[in-house]
Amino acid sequence: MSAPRTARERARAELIAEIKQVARRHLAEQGAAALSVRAISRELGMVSSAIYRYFPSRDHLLTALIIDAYDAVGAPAEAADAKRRRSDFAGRWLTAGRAVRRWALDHPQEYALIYGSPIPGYAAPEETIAPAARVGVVLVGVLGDALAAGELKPPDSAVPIPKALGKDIDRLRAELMRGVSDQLVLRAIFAWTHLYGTVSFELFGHYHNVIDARDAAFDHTMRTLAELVGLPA
Amino acid sequence: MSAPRTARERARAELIAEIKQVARRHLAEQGAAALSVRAISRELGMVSSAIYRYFPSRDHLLTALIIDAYDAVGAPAEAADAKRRRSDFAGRWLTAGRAVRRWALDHPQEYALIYGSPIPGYAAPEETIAPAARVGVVLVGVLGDALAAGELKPPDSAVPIPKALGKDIDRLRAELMRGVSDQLVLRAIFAWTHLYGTVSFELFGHYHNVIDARDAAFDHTMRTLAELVGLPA
DNA sequence: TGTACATCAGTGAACGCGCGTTCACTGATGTAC
DNA sequence: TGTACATCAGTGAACGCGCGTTCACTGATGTAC
Repeated sequence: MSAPRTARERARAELIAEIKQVARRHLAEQGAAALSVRAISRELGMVSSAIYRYFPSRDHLLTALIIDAYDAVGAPAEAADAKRRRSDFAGRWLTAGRAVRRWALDHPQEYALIYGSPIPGYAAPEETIAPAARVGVVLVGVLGDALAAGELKPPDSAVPIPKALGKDIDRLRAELMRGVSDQLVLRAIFAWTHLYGTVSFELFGHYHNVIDARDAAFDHTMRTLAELVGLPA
Repeated sequence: MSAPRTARERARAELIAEIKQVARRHLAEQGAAALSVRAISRELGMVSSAIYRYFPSRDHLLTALIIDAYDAVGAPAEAADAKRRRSDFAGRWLTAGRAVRRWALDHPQEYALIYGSPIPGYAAPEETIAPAARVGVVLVGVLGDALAAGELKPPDSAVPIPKALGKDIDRLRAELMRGVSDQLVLRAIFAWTHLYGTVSFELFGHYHNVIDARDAAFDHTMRTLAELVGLPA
C-alpha cells in the first residue's frame, strides 16, 4: 500500500475514509441491518449513486467495515500486549483481554458486526480471515513465550481428549502453536472462546441482574483463564 | 391459562399460533431484521392490518417469538436433564448442554434472536426474564444436587475473588445457589457463560477453519466445564 | 327458544416513508506525445 | 508548454420494490334477557 500520488487518488482515499466513517456512525446508532447507502450519501451531501464509485455494493461496504472492525479490536490488543514486560505473561494476558473488552464496550455495534449474529444473506469473504485472527495470535503469543521460557505448567485434567479432535489439534499446532501439548491447544481455544463469550454476554445484556461488578468480574475471568492455560500468576 | 371456550376464542388462539409459526419460518429464512408484518399476513392470506387484531405491533410479535425461543431451548434442556438418573451428575450436565447445542444448531435464527446481537431499538420487556433463566436453572440444579449429595469437590484456584463481586455473589447465592461457596458461584456463571460462548462461536462461524470435529469438541468442552465446577466424572 | 345489542375479525384504502441499483450524461482531472 | 484523448467523479432521473400503522367500515359471532 504505497502513498497516493495524484490529487484524484488522494481525494479518492479520503472519500473512502469518509464514507466508512459515516457508515460506522450509522452502524453505532442503528445497527448493521439499518445501514443504508442512501442515508450515508445524504449525509455526505452526495447523490446515492455516487457511493457506487467507491463501493460496488452495500455488501462490499459491509465487508470493509468488518475488516476495519477486526483490525480495530486487534490493534489495541496488540498494543496492550506490547506495553508489558515480555516475561510478565499474566500481565500481558490480562491486559490484552481488557483491551478487547474495552473496545467492545466502546464500539458495541462494531463488535456485534463481527461477533454477533451473522447478517442473513451476507457471506464473509476470505479477506476477513487474517484480520480476524489478530487477537487470537496475541493470546497464543503469550502462551508460546511462556512455554519457551519454561514457565507454562501444563493444565492437569482428567477429561480425555477425543480422538476425533486429533486432526484439528495437529493443524492448529502446526499453524500457530508449535511444540504445544494437545491439552494446551484445547485450553487455548477454550480461553479464546471464553473471552468473546463473556464479552458478548456482557454486551448483549445477559449479565443484567446477574453481575453488576462488571470490571471486577471480567478481570477475575481473565485470571481464571490464565490459570486454566497454565500461565504463572 | 384455562382452555379456550368459545369458537371465537379457539380460532383466536389458533391464529396467534399460526402467525407465530409463519413468523418463525420467516425468521429462520431471513433473520429478525427482515421479519415483516406484511409478509406474514400475505402468507396467511390476510390483509396486513388484520395482524394488528392479534399483535398490537411488530415489537410485540418479536417479544412473543423471543419468549417462545427461550422456552423452546429451555424445555429440551429440562427434558434431557430429567431423563438421566438423578445421581448421574456428569451425565445430566452433559446432556443438558447437548440439548442446548442441538436446539441452537436446529434453530440458528431463533438462537440468534435470543443470544445474538440485540435488535437496535428493541428493548426486551420483563416478561422475557423468567423463560430466559430456564437453562441456567437446570445447570444450577445439577450443581445443587451434587452438592447436597456431598459429591461436589470445590474447585481449587489460586485466583483471588475480588471484593467488588461480593454483592453479586451473595445475591446469586440467595436466589438460586443456597449453601454454595463463592468460588463455586463464580464457576457456575463461568460455565453458563462458556456454554453459550461456545455454541455462539460454532453457530456464528468462528470455528470455521479452527475446529472441524464439532461434536467431539463440544462434548469435551462440557466435560471440561463439569470438571471445572467440581462435578464427579 | 328468540330477539336486541355488543363485541370482535377481517377488509381495503390510505399515509408517509424508505430502500439498492442502473444508466446516460456532464464536467473536471490526468496522461502521452 | 500545449494539445488531444482517456479516465474518472458526481448528477439526476428512473425502476421496482418494500415497509409499519391507522381508520372507517362490514359482517359474523357471542351474550343477556
